Amino acid sequence: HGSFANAIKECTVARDLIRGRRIHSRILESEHRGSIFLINLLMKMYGRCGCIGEAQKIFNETPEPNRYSVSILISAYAASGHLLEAKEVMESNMEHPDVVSQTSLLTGYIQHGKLDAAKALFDSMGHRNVVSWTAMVTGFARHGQVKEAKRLFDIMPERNVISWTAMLTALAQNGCLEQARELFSNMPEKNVVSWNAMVQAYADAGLIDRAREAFDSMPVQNLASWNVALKMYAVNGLLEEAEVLFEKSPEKDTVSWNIMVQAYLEDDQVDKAEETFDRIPNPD
RNA sequence: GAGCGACGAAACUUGC
Repeated sequence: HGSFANAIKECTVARDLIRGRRIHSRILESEHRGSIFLINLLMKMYGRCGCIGEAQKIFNETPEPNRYSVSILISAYAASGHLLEAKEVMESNMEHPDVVSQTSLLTGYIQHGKLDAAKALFDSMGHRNVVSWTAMVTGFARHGQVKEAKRLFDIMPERNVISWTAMLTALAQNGCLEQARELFSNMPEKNVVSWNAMVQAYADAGLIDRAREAFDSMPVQNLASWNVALKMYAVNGLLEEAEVLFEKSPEKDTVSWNIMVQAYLEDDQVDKAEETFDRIPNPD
């Protein structure tokens, strides 16, 4: 049972639909076929792989869905932009929607350009938590309303490192680099994502030296950190520096490879681009 | 009767 669960989770992360389906059939042949826990994981997996119809089908065929089942379905619809369906699932299955489901829908609205709907939902929510507040901060920022984002950030009852990083990005992406820098230095807690966001902010502003300085002083780096630096070098005419960084980077993902191939192409080095493309390892 | 309980929502990087 536990190994089925882990296997499905892996497929969800990797968006491996083929393997996911295989595991699904093996579950159906096993004694665990009725486990609502596994059913929920399968719904999540299908949703993440873009097969919302499958998720809905499993949901329909489940005799006793629980609150997670409903929530997962809402999330799948919302994340894929099926906002009416998400709302409909929520309204027809929940008398009093929980904060997680509402926040899924809220995020769906934001990611698909419906800021007004997001605001209305946020205002109507009986309970909000740090996640819903942070989602709304991001929502205003993505729609260019950085002042409103800041206003919300300042009045939210509780902030965590994700909220702080969201606000940092909100400022940076709306041309307030100095405020972003100040916020960064005042953050009570930073993680690798916060650092990446700060490096990215400098990179976007064309402040290569500042970005490099921040990059070099990061306590911990991850793949995204390296990719931010790669891209920065590539778009600022420093392809050689990108090359050096790329060759010495401990690991590479699809994003890293894409950045390099694209960088060569935009520099009219078609041969190098092809060569790099051919070096991309096959996924297992 | 109460509490807890694996599975659901928010922040950073390429392209779409």
